[in-house]
Amino acid sequence: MDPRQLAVLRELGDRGSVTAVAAALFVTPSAVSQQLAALQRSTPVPLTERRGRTLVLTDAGRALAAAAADVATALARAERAVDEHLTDPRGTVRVAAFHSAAATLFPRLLQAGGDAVLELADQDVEQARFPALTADHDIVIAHRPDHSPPWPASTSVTPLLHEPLDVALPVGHPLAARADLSVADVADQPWIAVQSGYPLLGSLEAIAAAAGRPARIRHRINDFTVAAAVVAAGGGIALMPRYTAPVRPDVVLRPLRDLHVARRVDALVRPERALRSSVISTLGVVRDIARRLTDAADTAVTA
Amino acid sequence: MDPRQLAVLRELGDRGSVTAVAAALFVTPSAVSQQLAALQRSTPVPLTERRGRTLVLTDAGRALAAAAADVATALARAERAVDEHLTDPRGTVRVAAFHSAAATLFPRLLQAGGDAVLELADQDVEQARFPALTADHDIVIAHRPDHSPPWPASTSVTPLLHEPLDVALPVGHPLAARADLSVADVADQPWIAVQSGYPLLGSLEAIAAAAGRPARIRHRINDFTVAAAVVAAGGGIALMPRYTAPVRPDVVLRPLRDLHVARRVDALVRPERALRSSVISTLGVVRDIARRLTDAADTAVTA
DNA sequence: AACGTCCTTTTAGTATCACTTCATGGACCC
DNA sequence: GGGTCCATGAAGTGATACTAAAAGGACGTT
Repeated sequence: MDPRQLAVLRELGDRGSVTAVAAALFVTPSAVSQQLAALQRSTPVPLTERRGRTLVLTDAGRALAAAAADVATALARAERAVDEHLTDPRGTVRVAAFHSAAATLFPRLLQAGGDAVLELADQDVEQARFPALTADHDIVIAHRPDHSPPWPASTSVTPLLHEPLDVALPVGHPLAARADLSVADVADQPWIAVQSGYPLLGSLEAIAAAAGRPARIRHRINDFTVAAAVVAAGGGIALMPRYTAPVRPDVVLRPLRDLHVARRVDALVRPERALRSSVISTLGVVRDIARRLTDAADTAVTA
Repeated sequence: MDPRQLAVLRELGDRGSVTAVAAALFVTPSAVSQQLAALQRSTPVPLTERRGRTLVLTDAGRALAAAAADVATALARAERAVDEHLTDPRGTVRVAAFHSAAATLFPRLLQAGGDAVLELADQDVEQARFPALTADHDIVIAHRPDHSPPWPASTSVTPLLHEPLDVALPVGHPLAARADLSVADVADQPWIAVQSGYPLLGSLEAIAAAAGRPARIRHRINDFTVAAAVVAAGGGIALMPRYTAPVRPDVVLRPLRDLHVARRVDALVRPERALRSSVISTLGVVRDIARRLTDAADTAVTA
């Protein structure tokens, strides 16, 4: 069953003559006649009959023409299917974020609502593997240290946070009494670092480089909540992001005075996914949440 | 939007690789790849993406594939549309009959029921125009005198009645006292005939030919009910069909002894219409009604 | 690290098919 | 009985979907 032949048949039902159909479809009457003949070849009963000098549909022809209308509408819907997928504000948006960002952003994202249906996932992976996550998630919230190689050009990047990394100390620690710290202060401290390949490691290496000697890495803990607990227990000091670190009464953050260490938190989206309006709006919500997060923290510091 | 391309896309969603799709559709992977490329050309967003060494659908591709399923079902329905039209027992059947047959058959046909939806119409036309009525009616109940040219071969003919034509006389008429009549008895009577071209005229001409002299035609009345009333009023005698003539207490029918005049009542159906099961079953009902009509009349005569 | 396998894509060539043009055959109207 | 309109057939042309063959990547193995 060829949709074009069906369309010709339907048109014949509406217009009542081969010539009129030909005019409507911008072809010659001969073409229409041949299409009808081809359609007839695949049908055991006559679909058309001559009425005077014009050609009209038989009952069977009308039955088939009615089915042809359904075919045409289904095709039209297919034509629009991609566009509707792009513009549907209630579409499903899959968001992935590394642990600490997930802990901070996901609750606020769910509260902010929006029309999109959200599928959230936490994904803590090595820095190089963040872009690959965009295969399975519409929005990937990733992080990397300042001065590390930028995300590949194949992904669309939306900056969310530019977050200083402070030194986390237990409240009783001698350095905790100071307002800020220098590289020399922390260079020889026992450190709690992250697993090899994970983003914050680069920042710690920058500190070691500035100090001129390797850092004394005691533990390797990726999860900030766990790391903070180990800091509180006196297991060492650690780098922690200023805005998204877990808040504990027995751990304080102190900025580094003489070395700029910070990380960037970005939303990675494949360019084609960024065409979906539900993705765009969700991305906007995430960006707003991040902005408020920065503002609130800066206000608190200033106050 | 080409349904074949859509089918390939859908198949890719189900099977997950170009090679599998090619195997399912009995073509080479190259053909599949080219069809997908062609479909992609008409779409602004990627429909497929490489996952490892196979090709999978993107979200947009899945959206389009879902629409493609609807297209496929619509096409399948179109494929079956004609067949369903043929086999639907509840289809509409349009029946036309000349006046006297309509008066006799239509009430019985409606009572007999059947699943078909009936559209009844009375059509009294000249003999030659009965076949043309099959253009507008599925079943045309027509009549013609014996020995008249048969119906054209393009129509399928179902004999319903072979009905003798008797002479209708008013009860007080001298000839009404006899059990049967001869041509000589009636040749010189004043006749009530039908309009020129209508079937029963041929039978009256046969009587005139047998008598060797033209009939004395006083009136020309097509409707038997009207003709019977005129006979009763003494306006003349008339030929009337034995089974379907209107019954009046003041009119009697007497057979002709020495000349066989009769008419055939047939159901005319176009061969392609005779494929519809609703038409077939209705035709069967009509034939049964006609058979019972003949049996009942013959029994009454014998008794 | 190199190789082989599997999958996809590209290129070139071929066959099919829908179209146009031109010509023919009915049907209707004066 | 021409003249007109309509539908259809034959021949030729262009687009296109296919196959075959080769090339390019990704993965697993040795």
